[in-house]
Amino acid sequence: MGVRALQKEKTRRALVDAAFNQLSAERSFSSLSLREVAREAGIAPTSFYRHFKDMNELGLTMVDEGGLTLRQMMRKGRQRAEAGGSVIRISVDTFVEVLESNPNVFRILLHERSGTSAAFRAAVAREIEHFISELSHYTEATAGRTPMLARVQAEALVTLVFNAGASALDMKRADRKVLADHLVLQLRMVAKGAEALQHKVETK
Amino acid sequence: MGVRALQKEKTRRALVDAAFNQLSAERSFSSLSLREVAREAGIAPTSFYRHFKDMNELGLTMVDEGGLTLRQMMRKGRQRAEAGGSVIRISVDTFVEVLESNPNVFRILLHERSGTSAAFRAAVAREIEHFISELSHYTEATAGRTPMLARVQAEALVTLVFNAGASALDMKRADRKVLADHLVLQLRMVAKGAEALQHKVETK
DNA sequence: TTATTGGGCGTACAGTTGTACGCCAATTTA
DNA sequence: TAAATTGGCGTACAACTGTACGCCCAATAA
Repeated sequence: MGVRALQKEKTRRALVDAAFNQLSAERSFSSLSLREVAREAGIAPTSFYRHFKDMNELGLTMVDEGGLTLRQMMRKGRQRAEAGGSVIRISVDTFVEVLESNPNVFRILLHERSGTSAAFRAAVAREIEHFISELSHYTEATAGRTPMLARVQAEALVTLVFNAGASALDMKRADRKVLADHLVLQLRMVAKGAEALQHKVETK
Repeated sequence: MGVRALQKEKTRRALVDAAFNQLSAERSFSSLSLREVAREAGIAPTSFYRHFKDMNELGLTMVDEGGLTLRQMMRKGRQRAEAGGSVIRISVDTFVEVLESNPNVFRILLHERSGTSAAFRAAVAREIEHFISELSHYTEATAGRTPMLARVQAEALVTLVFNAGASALDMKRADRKVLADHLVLQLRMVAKGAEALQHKVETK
């Protein structure tokens, strides 16, 4: 890759990173202005256009990138689980770790999931769909669940996890522990309940 | 009440209604400007201050009002359930009805729950807490659940319902039916699972 | 070597925002 | 009746926004 393309990539990264860094509990992506991001990245406002058509395009890039990051980390966690131990417990712990090390990645997904741009909502939905689908297959395979029940169960699990993540963002470490315990209980409820419903169908 | 106070109340309502009416899938409260709301309400921008300190105060009013509306409607639904039939099914149906007749009330709660203002998040959390608490007591009383388990269970139920509501906002009627069915299944899973967990504790 | 490309910049402009200030007129109070 | 209160308005201003346009110059292509 030429010197030129390399420098371009570097600036592009600076923009993405600048945007991520400006996110916080008090600052959502949609509240960032093009000029702010450019300023933080150390380039002129008009230079922004050399990399993205508009802020929307930047945001979608961030969602995709964030979703990928999240999935990679969760996959690593699942590998850890295969070494033995409760899948649920280990997955929750992994999730909490991810949350703590990448709060802003999680923020943009969380916020734009119910945001005002249809494109954003669709992008986040796609990322979440990845999670549901992976989990659904996993449950089908290991618990012998009906495809339909597996799907509904996976949706419930992912919903509960994401939602807990949202609450966790505002908390301190101690409260997060309690939350994690509650979450584990809730996930177990769903798992047990799904099992019960399955038996009911089978014996009918 | 004097003529004066009456007129004031009327304008105040006009402001709140104007704000609610401007909400949509593409427009969140935080994206509304004071001037827009004033324009829609038919008053001068500066007159806004005769009624609210700033947009934040308007928003909090809307959250409180919206939460109240929601709770009242759900309570009516629960009364309907007492006449017989599945509590879960009837509650879900009620919820869907509420959603369809007051989408914007639901929107502001949903969006500001993960919004950028701590005050808003707290206000929404308070409203949701009402739901959880009511439901938790209900489950304790009718299913004889442990307070702690009842609480965790209620949290899960409310989370699932709210989340389904969020997805439903974007859908057409037919898809909403499917969603409602899934939701009912998920709620049953949690109920069954909670029961199972309770027995486990009791027989130990 | 010369010509082309393209990332970055500065200037410029029109639009929108929140809000300070002062006035008016009608209701309310004294 | 006279005085005080108050909801509503218009004007004004500084801050900020997105983005069109044209220039520069270093990397690349011919």
